[in-house]
Formats: sequence, structure tokens, C-alpha cells
Amino acid sequence: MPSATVENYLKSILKLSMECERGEVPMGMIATSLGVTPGTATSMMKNLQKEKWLSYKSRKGVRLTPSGKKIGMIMIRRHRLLETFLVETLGLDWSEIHEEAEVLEHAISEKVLERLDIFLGKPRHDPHGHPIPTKNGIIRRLPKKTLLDSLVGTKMKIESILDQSPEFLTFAQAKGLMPGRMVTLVKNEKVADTIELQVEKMPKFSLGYKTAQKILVSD
Amino acid sequence: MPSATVENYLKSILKLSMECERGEVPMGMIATSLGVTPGTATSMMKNLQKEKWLSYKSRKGVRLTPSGKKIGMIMIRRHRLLETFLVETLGLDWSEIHEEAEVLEHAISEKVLERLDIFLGKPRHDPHGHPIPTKNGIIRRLPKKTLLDSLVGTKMKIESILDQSPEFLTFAQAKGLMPGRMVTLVKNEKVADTIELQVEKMPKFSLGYKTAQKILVSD
DNA sequence: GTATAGTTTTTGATTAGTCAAAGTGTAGCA
DNA sequence: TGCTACACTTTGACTAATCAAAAACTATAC
Ligand SMILES: [Mn+2]
Ligand SMILES: [Mn+2]
Ligand SMILES: [Mn+2]
Ligand SMILES: [Mn+2]
Repeated sequence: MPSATVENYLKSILKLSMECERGEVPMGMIATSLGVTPGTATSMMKNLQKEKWLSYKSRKGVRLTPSGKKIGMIMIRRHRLLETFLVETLGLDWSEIHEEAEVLEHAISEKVLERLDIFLGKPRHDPHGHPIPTKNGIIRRLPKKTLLDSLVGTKMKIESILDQSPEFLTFAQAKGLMPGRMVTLVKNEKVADTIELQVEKMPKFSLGYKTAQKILVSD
Repeated sequence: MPSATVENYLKSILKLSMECERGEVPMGMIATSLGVTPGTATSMMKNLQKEKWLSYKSRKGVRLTPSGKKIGMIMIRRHRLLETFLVETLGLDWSEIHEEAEVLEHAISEKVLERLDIFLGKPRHDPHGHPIPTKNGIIRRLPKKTLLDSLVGTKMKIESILDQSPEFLTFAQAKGLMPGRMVTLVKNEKVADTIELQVEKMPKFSLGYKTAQKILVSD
């Protein structure tokens, strides 16, 4: 029923509302995240409210209704299952799958998706370590701990990569920064704004603070 | 570059021009085949001509240029490879894949398609027996012989099913009318407009003349 | 040769999604 | 308490794709 455009809006709004937990999602964030002008976002919010997918308070922001949340969650599921298929079955690189899935997610039917889920063995997370919601919209909470929050000398497991850009993903892969790998924080240079890392037996390397926050880990 | 709508138009026009070999494809056929009003087809033809995908002569019809033909052929390839994937890999029924592929064909990139082609072992025809064009747009010619053109008592191989409707495909499957099966024309009742058939060791059954022409065979 | 039926084209309108640019509201500083 | 900068909304315009209905052709059939 919703158009591909509407699907993208609802998915983005859901992701934003899960990230920055603060009630309403503001217009600016929505516009930026979808790459449209603020006016476009405003007028779209009115349409989405008319369809009962969210409630919109002028100059306050927007909050998804259960039906809007449901569509958003379905889109996240489609996206991540497709990414998994593209890497696991077709052997594409994890840096190039996001854009592919961004289009395919609007074309795949519920029926095909469920077959794909079975074919893939009901995976729990995509190649970037992002949790895949169940058919009923239940999604695992990601750990909040980033590489930056860890203590020097401790060994941690990489859970998830938050940056989807091909450039960063290619870099991360080269350094071994991938979900499942074990990483040790060798040094934390506060003054230089960097940390030094070692992934398993690979060579050490440095990461800026900002980048370090894009890697989620668990002990 | 072309929108999904344009892709559908070019694919349909190419298929029509291959079926009814008579120079130009008339407006009415295009409109019917795409399920739009004649006026819509006319105005779209002007746009497609502007983009150099075809040449349009008012009240004559339309003829694809090489670039239009190329896009059309790519769409046929995408459609048929996707149908093959949906049946071979995901196990969907051959009666339900046409509609799925009709949407997915606009969402799949060249890169993913070529991976899929390799994954499937470079199939030469789809589940309905339709030939899959190569990457360079070369397509096998279908036999022109239908069940109706065959002699009583001869055993023939089913090559292709021309009707895409789920109802007919479900019926055909139940009767064993599928590409690769051997079929014998038992009787030809001209006065009753029917033929009687036997597929391998399955029970005999009848088909109307019109329907019989939807099944392509070879000796 | 005209009348007519069937096709095709034209015209005018609609919808979804978008932008640019002008206008408005407000949070926080002075 | 008032000002200003920034966030947001409004307005007017545009494009792609479509339809309904009126108008214009054209191929026959008589
Ligand atoms: Mn998308
Ligand atoms: Mn991902
Ligand atoms: Mn299509
Ligand atoms: Mn087919």
C-alpha cells in the first residue's frame, strides 16, 4: 500500500527515533536523513499523518503510530535480509550492498522475503552486525558500548559497524574491523584524539575518537 | 537511466515487435499490453522518441531503435533470470513468479544480475521455457510449432508455455504440461474444436484449439 | 464516393513528489 | 525583556504518469 517513497520515510523515521531517544523526531533530521529539503519533509509529514502512520506537531516533530512503526520495521527487516543474501549467497562485498538493498527492499514481496529468510537459515544479523527484526517486528537491542568506551588492555568482540559508507567499510575490512572479530585496545591517546588497536594477530593501527564510536563492541 | 515505467514500455514493445512481425507496432497493442488508455500510450511514445528509444509515426505505429531494443532485451533478461531464481532457488510456484519478477526486474542492478546468472549456472530458459537473452542481447528463437500444428500419434517435447496467467499455469502443471515433458497428440476433433493429449504416463485430457496454440513443441 | 466504425490523437485535469525562496516562530542570549 | 539566528512552514512552480472525453483521422463497406 505505501509507496517506495513512503516506505523510505517511515524506515528512516523509525531508525532516527531508535537512535536519538527523545520522544519526537525533529523535521531537520528527517530532511537530512532522506536528502530532501525541509519543506518537502514538512509536507510529507502531513500526508503521513493523514494516513495515520505518525502524529505530527508543528515545530515539535513527529512520532510514529504503531502502524507506522510496523511498516518501518518491515523495511528494516527487508533491507537487512537482502544485504545478508547479497553477501552470503551472491558474494558481493559488504561495502556495496547497502545501496543495492536500498532499492530492492521496495520490490520484494512478503512471500519472497520469507522464502529468502528460510533459505538463509533465519539469520539474526546482517553483514554489518545489525540485528534483523523478526517477522513480528521484534528487534534485538544493540549494545551501546563503543570502542571508545573500553579500557586499555581489554579484549572485546566486535558487534556492529555503524557507518554504511563504502569507503569506511572497505577500510574497516582491510583492518579486520568486522563483526565477530576480537579486538584489543592497545593505547588511548586523549591528547591526540586517537586510540590504537589490534585485531587478533593483525598489525596495529590507529583510529580517531569519532571513528572509534562507529564500532560497537561487547566483552 | 530509464524509469521503471519506461522500462516496462520498452520491454513490452520489444516483445510485441518480436511476436507480430510487421514493421511498426500499433498504438492499440501497446496500450492494451500495458493496461493504459490509448492517449497515455500516444503521449508516452512522444517522450520515448524524444529520448531516441524509438521512432514514432502518427497513426502508423512505433519501431524501436537499437538503444531502445537493448534496454528492452535487458529487461527480458532480468525478468527471466529472476523467474528462474524464484523457482529454482526459493521454490516458488511457476504460477506466481511472473508478477514478482515484474516488480523485481526494475530494482536489480547489472552487478547483482550477473552474480545471479552465475549462481544459477547461466540458465538458457526460464521456468516457462522462454529463452533468456545473453548479456549482449542475443536471444534464441522459439520454435513456431504449437500443439495444434502436430500430427496425431506423434510424440513431441514441450518447449514453452505462452500463457502467463496463474490460473492457466496451475492447470497446465496439474496436467503435466511443462517444458521438457513428452506429449502425444491422441486425437484431433476438428468439429469439436478440441484435441486429446497424453503427457507421458499421465491420464489423457482435452484442450481447446485456442489453448493448444499456447503450447510450443518440437519433435 | 460517401457513411460509419474503429483507431488514434488532443485537450484538460489530477496526483505524488519534489525544490526554491519567502515568510514565520522560538530558544536562548544580552 | 527584547533581538537574533536557526529551524521550520508556506507558497508557487515543476515533472512524470496517468485518465476521461472530445476531436480527428482512416479503412472499409456499401
Ligand atoms: Mn529504500
Ligand atoms: Mn547493514
Ligand atoms: Mn515490470
Ligand atoms: Mn516466464
